[in-house]
Amino acid sequence: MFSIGQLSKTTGVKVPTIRYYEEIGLLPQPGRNVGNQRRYGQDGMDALGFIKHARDLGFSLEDIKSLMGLDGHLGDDCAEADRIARSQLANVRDRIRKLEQLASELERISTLCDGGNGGCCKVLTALGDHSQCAGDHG
Amino acid sequence: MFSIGQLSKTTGVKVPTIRYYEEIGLLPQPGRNVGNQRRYGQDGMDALGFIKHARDLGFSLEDIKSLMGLDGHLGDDCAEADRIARSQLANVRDRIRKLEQLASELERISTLCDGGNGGCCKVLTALGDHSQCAGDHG
DNA sequence: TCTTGAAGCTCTAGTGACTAGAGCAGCTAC
DNA sequence: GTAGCTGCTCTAGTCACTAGAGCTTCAAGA
Repeated sequence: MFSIGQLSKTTGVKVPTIRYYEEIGLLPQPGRNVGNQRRYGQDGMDALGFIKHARDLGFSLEDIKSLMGLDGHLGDDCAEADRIARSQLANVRDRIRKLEQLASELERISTLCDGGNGGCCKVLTALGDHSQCAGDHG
Repeated sequence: MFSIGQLSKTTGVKVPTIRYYEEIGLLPQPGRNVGNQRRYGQDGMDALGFIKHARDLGFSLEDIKSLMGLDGHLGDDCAEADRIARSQLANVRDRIRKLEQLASELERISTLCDGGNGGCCKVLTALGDHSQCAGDHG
């Protein structure tokens, strides 16, 4: 049996966050001891580990809810889990593409100024004027 | 003189968002006509264009507030504007690096499943177990 | 047994950057 | 005049937490 603090330390998820996950129905309500403190078993630990890992991979809590719902009848809805994972991958790839455009734009803007104070400020001008941009960010 | 709707159409910023920017003091309060409707001049249009472009480039409203404050004494604080732009660039590069790790991890997970329903579901298993991961995402 | 301090509890409210909706008033074109 | 679009203010909701108040419980040491 683990306390919420032990769970937190082991998984790296903060205590208020664990309580929040419980509140929104993502984590099942654990049992309580006589003093009304939460006591978790290995299943609680595993569930939180799953959530943590999926969050680190960028899945939304909504996605994770679907994935965990599926977990009850594993293998059955493998197609659905796969679909969610693939859509998340597409999502990540899209974000990378957009961020790369941003980076090159910011790079261009940054090179306009040498950081001196000689009244150069093309940085601000460039920020104000999209028409100077090469790409189609945003 | 532009109405809020015209401003919105021209800049691509939604009407409630424009009002929100005004509320938090990012956009100066425009004049009103007799019917209490907002009326903007070219300066309002330019300011909103600046905000839109900077938002598209991923700057926070807090950053934009600093940049616009600087705009009053342009050239003077070029170093500060440059600093903010460069820090934003570093930020974006860092996000790209992290997302690339995520993508490769998701790719690995996705290949575990062919999308069939033959009880394979290694996708869910992989999501639950960080130790299977190659990289150090998150 | 008592005390101390860490850890736990519930509840409310705040974050950033909007978004949605209610219930009105004004504006424009026919 | 009237229809319907646009505008107004205000409140509340979104996501994924985070912070704080004010209390109780637990574990370890004296």
